[in-house]
Amino acid sequence: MKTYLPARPPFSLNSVVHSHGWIRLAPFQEDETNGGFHYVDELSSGSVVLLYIHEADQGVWVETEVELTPVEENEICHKVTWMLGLDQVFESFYELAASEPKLAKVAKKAQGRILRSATFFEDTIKTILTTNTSWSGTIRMVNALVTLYGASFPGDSLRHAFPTPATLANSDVETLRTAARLGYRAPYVLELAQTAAAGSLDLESFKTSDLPTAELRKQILAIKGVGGYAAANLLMLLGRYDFVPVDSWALKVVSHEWHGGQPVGSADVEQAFESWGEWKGLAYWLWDWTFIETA
DNA sequence: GGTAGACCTGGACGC
DNA sequence: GCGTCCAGGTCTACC
Repeated sequence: MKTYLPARPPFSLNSVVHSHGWIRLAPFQEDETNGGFHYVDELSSGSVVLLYIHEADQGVWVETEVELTPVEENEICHKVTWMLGLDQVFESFYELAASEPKLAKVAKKAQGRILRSATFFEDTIKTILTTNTSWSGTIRMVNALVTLYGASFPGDSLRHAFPTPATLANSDVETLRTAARLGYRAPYVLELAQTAAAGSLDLESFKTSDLPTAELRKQILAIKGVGGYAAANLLMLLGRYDFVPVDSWALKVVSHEWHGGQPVGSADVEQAFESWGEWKGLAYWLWDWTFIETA
Protein backbone atom coordinates (compact mmCIF):
# COMPACT_ATOMS: atom_id res chain seq x y z
CA MET A 1 0.00 0.00 0.00
CA LYS A 2 1.17 3.50 -0.84
CA THR A 3 -1.25 6.40 -0.42
CA TYR A 4 -0.99 10.16 -0.63
CA LEU A 5 -2.92 12.15 1.97
CA PRO A 6 -3.31 15.91 1.38
CA ALA A 7 -3.11 18.48 4.18
CA ARG A 8 -4.73 21.88 4.59
CA PRO A 9 -1.94 24.37 3.78
CA PRO A 10 0.38 25.42 5.19
CA PHE A 11 1.75 22.05 6.27
CA SER A 12 5.10 20.79 7.48
CA LEU A 13 5.50 17.18 8.57
CA ASN A 14 8.71 18.14 10.33
CA SER A 15 6.83 20.73 12.43
CA VAL A 16 4.23 18.14 13.46
CA VAL A 17 6.84 15.51 14.29
CA HIS A 18 8.74 17.93 16.52
CA SER A 19 5.68 19.63 18.01
CA HIS A 20 6.31 17.83 21.33
CA GLY A 21 7.98 14.74 22.73
CA TRP A 22 5.48 12.14 21.47
CA ILE A 23 7.82 11.14 18.61
CA ARG A 24 10.18 9.67 21.21
CA LEU A 25 7.51 7.44 22.69
CA ALA A 26 6.84 3.94 21.33
CA PRO A 27 5.38 2.87 18.99
CA PHE A 28 6.55 6.04 17.21
CA GLN A 29 10.01 5.93 15.70
CA GLU A 30 11.46 8.98 14.01
CA ASP A 31 13.04 8.39 10.59
CA GLU A 32 16.10 10.57 10.99
CA THR A 33 17.48 9.55 7.59
CA ASN A 34 14.51 10.32 5.36
CA GLY A 35 12.42 12.55 7.63
CA GLY A 36 8.98 11.58 8.89
CA PHE A 37 8.44 8.59 11.12
CA HIS A 38 7.40 4.97 11.47
CA TYR A 39 4.51 3.79 13.63
CA VAL A 40 3.28 0.31 14.52
CA ASP A 41 -0.50 0.06 14.64
CA GLU A 42 -2.94 -2.71 15.43
CA LEU A 43 -5.93 -2.40 13.11
CA SER A 44 -9.53 -3.28 13.94
CA SER A 45 -9.09 -6.42 11.81
CA GLY A 46 -6.35 -7.59 14.16
CA SER A 47 -3.60 -7.02 11.60
CA VAL A 48 -0.49 -5.33 12.98
CA VAL A 49 1.10 -3.02 10.44
CA LEU A 50 4.20 -0.86 10.27
CA LEU A 51 3.38 2.51 8.76
CA TYR A 52 6.03 4.56 6.97
CA ILE A 53 5.02 8.21 6.89
CA HIS A 54 7.01 10.73 4.88
CA GLU A 55 6.58 14.28 3.64
CA ALA A 56 4.97 14.89 0.26
CA ASP A 57 3.98 18.11 -1.52
CA GLN A 58 1.43 19.65 0.91
CA GLY A 59 0.70 16.28 2.45
CA VAL A 60 2.22 12.94 3.32
CA TRP A 61 2.92 9.55 1.82
CA VAL A 62 1.72 6.60 3.88
CA GLU A 63 3.25 3.22 3.03
CA THR A 64 3.12 -0.33 4.32
CA GLU A 65 5.12 -3.30 3.12
CA VAL A 66 2.08 -5.53 2.83
CA GLU A 67 -1.12 -5.45 0.82
CA LEU A 68 -4.19 -4.49 2.82
CA THR A 69 -7.91 -4.76 2.35
CA PRO A 70 -9.80 -1.60 1.32
CA VAL A 71 -11.31 -1.48 4.83
CA GLU A 72 -7.87 -1.61 6.42
CA GLU A 73 -6.53 1.07 4.06
CA ASN A 74 -9.46 3.30 4.89
CA GLU A 75 -8.82 2.85 8.63
CA ILE A 76 -5.16 3.79 8.18
CA CYS A 77 -6.05 6.91 6.17
CA HIS A 78 -8.47 8.07 8.86
CA LYS A 79 -5.96 7.40 11.64
CA VAL A 80 -3.05 9.18 9.93
CA THR A 81 -5.27 12.14 9.09
CA TRP A 82 -6.13 12.38 12.79
CA MET A 83 -2.56 11.81 14.03
CA LEU A 84 -1.16 14.62 11.88
CA GLY A 85 -4.18 16.92 12.04
CA LEU A 86 -4.15 17.11 8.25
CA ASP A 87 -7.56 18.79 8.13
CA GLN A 88 -6.84 21.32 10.88
CA VAL A 89 -6.97 25.05 10.07
CA PHE A 90 -4.95 27.71 11.89
CA GLU A 91 -5.55 30.81 9.78
CA SER A 92 -7.16 32.89 12.55
CA PHE A 93 -4.36 31.95 14.94
CA TYR A 94 -1.74 32.96 12.39
CA GLU A 95 -3.48 36.32 11.91
CA LEU A 96 -3.25 37.02 15.65
CA ALA A 97 0.29 35.64 15.92
CA ALA A 98 1.56 37.91 13.13
CA SER A 99 1.52 40.89 15.49
CA GLU A 100 3.32 39.07 18.33
CA PRO A 101 7.13 38.93 17.93
CA LYS A 102 7.36 35.81 20.12
CA LEU A 103 5.09 33.99 17.66
CA ALA A 104 6.19 35.68 14.47
CA LYS A 105 7.54 32.51 12.85
CA VAL A 106 4.69 30.10 13.51
CA ALA A 107 2.92 30.61 10.16
CA LYS A 108 6.14 30.42 8.16
CA LYS A 109 7.03 27.16 9.93
CA ALA A 110 3.45 25.87 9.59
CA GLN A 111 3.34 25.23 13.34
CA GLY A 112 0.14 24.49 15.25
CA ARG A 113 -0.53 20.81 14.63
CA ILE A 114 0.46 18.66 17.60
CA LEU A 115 1.41 15.05 16.94
CA ARG A 116 -1.30 12.65 18.17
CA SER A 117 -1.37 8.92 18.71
CA ALA A 118 -3.73 6.78 16.67
CA THR A 119 -6.24 6.59 19.52
CA PHE A 120 -7.22 9.01 22.27
CA PHE A 121 -6.88 6.07 24.66
CA GLU A 122 -3.17 5.90 23.82
CA ASP A 123 -2.76 9.66 24.23
CA THR A 124 -4.54 9.59 27.59
CA ILE A 125 -2.38 6.78 28.96
CA LYS A 126 0.78 8.50 27.72
CA THR A 127 -0.29 11.81 29.26
CA ILE A 128 -0.89 10.14 32.64
CA LEU A 129 2.60 8.67 32.34
CA THR A 130 4.09 12.16 31.88
CA THR A 131 2.85 13.32 35.27
CA ASN A 132 5.02 13.52 38.36
CA THR A 133 8.01 11.94 36.69
CA SER A 134 10.98 12.80 34.52
CA TRP A 135 10.82 12.52 30.72
CA SER A 136 13.15 9.50 30.89
CA GLY A 137 10.66 7.91 33.25
CA THR A 138 7.83 8.50 30.79
CA ILE A 139 9.83 6.90 27.97
CA ARG A 140 10.64 3.90 30.18
CA MET A 141 7.03 3.35 31.29
CA VAL A 142 5.58 3.68 27.78
CA ASN A 143 8.24 1.34 26.40
CA ALA A 144 7.40 -1.18 29.10
CA LEU A 145 3.66 -1.09 28.31
CA VAL A 146 4.26 -1.45 24.58
CA THR A 147 6.77 -4.27 24.98
CA LEU A 148 4.83 -6.21 27.60
CA TYR A 149 1.28 -5.77 26.26
CA GLY A 150 1.45 -4.54 22.65
CA ALA A 151 0.75 -6.88 19.74
CA SER A 152 3.92 -7.85 17.86
CA PHE A 153 4.51 -6.71 14.29
CA PRO A 154 4.91 -9.93 12.24
CA GLY A 155 7.80 -8.51 10.23
CA ASP A 156 9.87 -7.70 13.31
CA SER A 157 9.01 -9.25 16.65
CA LEU A 158 10.90 -6.48 18.45
CA ARG A 159 8.33 -3.95 17.28
CA HIS A 160 4.95 -3.72 19.00
CA ALA A 161 1.79 -1.68 18.67
CA PHE A 162 0.41 0.24 21.63
CA PRO A 163 -1.72 -2.13 23.71
CA THR A 164 -5.48 -2.04 23.27
CA PRO A 165 -7.78 -1.24 26.21
CA ALA A 166 -8.86 -4.90 26.29
CA THR A 167 -5.30 -6.18 26.56
CA LEU A 168 -4.38 -3.78 29.34
CA ALA A 169 -7.67 -4.44 31.10
CA ASN A 170 -6.66 -8.09 31.45
CA SER A 171 -3.58 -7.14 33.41
CA ASP A 172 -3.57 -6.37 37.13
CA VAL A 173 -2.28 -3.60 39.36
CA GLU A 174 0.59 -5.60 40.78
CA THR A 175 1.98 -6.54 37.35
CA LEU A 176 1.61 -2.99 36.07
CA ARG A 177 3.27 -1.72 39.22
CA THR A 178 6.22 -4.10 39.24
CA ALA A 179 6.79 -5.42 35.68
CA ALA A 180 5.87 -2.20 33.84
CA ARG A 181 7.08 -0.14 36.81
CA LEU A 182 4.26 2.35 36.64
CA GLY A 183 4.39 2.84 40.40
CA TYR A 184 1.35 4.53 41.95
CA ARG A 185 0.00 5.19 38.43
CA ALA A 186 -0.74 1.48 37.93
CA PRO A 187 -4.30 1.58 39.30
CA TYR A 188 -5.10 4.67 37.21
CA VAL A 189 -3.96 2.97 33.99
CA LEU A 190 -5.79 -0.23 34.81
CA GLU A 191 -9.04 1.56 35.67
CA LEU A 192 -8.90 3.58 32.45
CA ALA A 193 -8.25 0.45 30.38
CA GLN A 194 -11.09 -1.42 32.06
CA THR A 195 -13.65 1.36 31.63
CA ALA A 196 -12.59 1.87 28.00
CA ALA A 197 -12.68 -1.86 27.27
CA ALA A 198 -16.08 -2.24 28.89
CA GLY A 199 -17.45 0.61 26.82
CA SER A 200 -18.53 2.64 29.84
CA LEU A 201 -16.09 5.34 28.75
CA ASP A 202 -15.91 6.06 25.02
CA LEU A 203 -12.65 7.98 24.80
CA GLU A 204 -12.59 7.96 21.00
CA SER A 205 -15.86 9.89 20.88
CA PHE A 206 -14.03 12.82 22.48
CA LYS A 207 -12.29 13.37 19.12
CA THR A 208 -15.53 14.46 17.50
CA SER A 209 -17.39 15.76 20.54
CA ASP A 210 -19.36 18.97 20.05
CA LEU A 211 -19.49 19.65 23.78
CA PRO A 212 -18.22 23.05 24.96
CA THR A 213 -14.58 22.80 25.98
CA ALA A 214 -15.37 23.45 29.65
CA GLU A 215 -17.80 20.50 29.71
CA LEU A 216 -15.38 18.25 27.85
CA ARG A 217 -12.70 19.22 30.37
CA LYS A 218 -14.97 18.08 33.21
CA GLN A 219 -15.33 14.67 31.60
CA ILE A 220 -11.56 14.39 31.11
CA LEU A 221 -10.91 15.48 34.71
CA ALA A 222 -13.18 12.65 35.87
CA ILE A 223 -10.52 10.18 34.69
CA LYS A 224 -8.42 9.05 37.67
CA GLY A 225 -4.85 10.25 37.32
CA VAL A 226 -5.82 13.22 35.16
CA GLY A 227 -5.59 16.61 36.85
CA GLY A 228 -5.46 20.15 35.55
CA TYR A 229 -2.19 19.86 33.67
CA ALA A 230 -3.04 16.53 32.03
CA ALA A 231 -6.55 17.70 31.09
CA ALA A 232 -5.21 20.82 29.37
CA ASN A 233 -2.65 18.71 27.54
CA LEU A 234 -5.32 16.28 26.36
CA LEU A 235 -7.59 19.13 25.27
CA MET A 236 -4.73 20.48 23.15
CA LEU A 237 -4.43 17.07 21.52
CA LEU A 238 -8.16 17.27 20.78
CA GLY A 239 -7.63 20.64 19.09
CA ARG A 240 -9.03 22.67 21.99
CA TYR A 241 -6.62 25.33 23.17
CA ASP A 242 -8.71 27.17 25.79
CA PHE A 243 -6.51 26.05 28.70
CA VAL A 244 -2.77 26.18 29.35
CA PRO A 245 -1.12 22.93 30.49
CA VAL A 246 0.47 24.40 33.60
CA ASP A 247 3.37 22.33 34.87
CA SER A 248 6.55 23.29 36.71
CA TRP A 249 8.12 24.41 33.42
CA ALA A 250 5.22 26.76 32.68
CA LEU A 251 5.49 28.30 36.13
CA LYS A 252 9.19 28.84 35.59
CA VAL A 253 9.07 30.45 32.15
CA VAL A 254 6.08 32.67 32.91
CA SER A 255 7.77 33.77 36.11
CA HIS A 256 10.88 34.82 34.17
CA GLU A 257 8.99 36.31 31.22
CA TRP A 258 6.57 38.56 33.12
CA HIS A 259 7.23 38.48 36.89
CA GLY A 260 10.94 39.12 37.24
CA GLY A 261 11.61 35.57 38.41
CA GLN A 262 9.21 35.82 41.36
CA PRO A 263 7.11 32.70 42.14
CA VAL A 264 3.80 32.51 40.24
CA GLY A 265 0.75 30.24 40.38
CA SER A 266 -1.44 28.52 37.80
CA ALA A 267 -3.78 31.53 37.66
CA ASP A 268 -0.85 33.77 36.70
CA VAL A 269 0.04 31.48 33.78
CA GLU A 270 -3.56 31.43 32.55
CA GLN A 271 -3.75 35.20 32.96
CA ALA A 272 -0.56 35.72 30.94
CA PHE A 273 -2.26 34.18 27.89
CA GLU A 274 -5.83 35.29 28.58
CA SER A 275 -5.91 37.62 25.59
CA TRP A 276 -5.37 34.68 23.21
CA GLY A 277 -8.84 33.34 23.92
CA GLU A 278 -9.51 30.04 22.16
CA TRP A 279 -5.82 29.94 21.13
CA LYS A 280 -4.48 30.38 24.67
CA GLY A 281 -2.86 26.97 25.02
CA LEU A 282 -1.34 27.04 21.57
CA ALA A 283 0.11 30.52 22.10
CA TYR A 284 1.79 29.24 25.26
CA TRP A 285 2.98 26.08 23.53
CA LEU A 286 4.57 27.85 20.55
CA TRP A 287 5.82 30.91 22.45
CA ASP A 288 9.51 31.60 21.86
CA TRP A 289 11.04 30.88 25.26
CA THR A 290 14.57 30.69 23.82
CA PHE A 291 15.94 33.54 25.90
CA ILE A 292 14.74 31.91 29.13
CA GLU A 293 15.94 28.44 28.11
CA THR A 294 19.46 29.69 27.56
CA ALA A 295 19.52 32.10 30.50
C1' DG B 1 -12.46 26.06 48.41
C1' DG B 2 -7.79 25.65 50.06
C1' DT B 3 -3.94 22.94 51.91
C1' DA B 4 -0.84 19.17 53.60
C1' DG B 5 0.85 14.76 52.99
C1' DA B 6 1.40 10.57 50.37
C1' DC B 7 2.39 8.33 46.09
C1' DC B 8 7.04 6.30 43.07
C1' DT B 9 11.18 6.80 40.60
C1' DG B 10 15.49 8.62 38.92
C1' DG B 11 19.03 11.79 39.35
C1' DA B 12 22.07 14.75 41.99
C1' DC B 13 24.81 15.08 45.79
C1' DG B 14 27.72 14.10 49.85
C1' DC B 15 30.20 10.78 52.32
C1' DG C 1 28.81 1.97 46.55
C1' DC C 2 25.46 3.67 49.72
C1' DG C 3 22.21 6.80 51.87
C1' DT C 4 19.69 11.11 51.60
C1' DC C 5 17.25 14.66 49.40
C1' DC C 6 14.52 16.62 45.81
C1' DA C 7 11.59 17.22 41.65
C1' DG C 8 7.74 15.89 39.02
C1' DG C 9 1.37 16.24 39.10
C1' DT C 10 -2.58 14.14 41.28
C1' DC C 11 -5.39 12.19 44.88
C1' DT C 12 -7.36 12.06 49.41
C1' DA C 13 -8.27 13.62 53.88
C1' DC C 14 -8.87 17.34 56.59
C1' DC C 15 -9.94 22.09 57.97
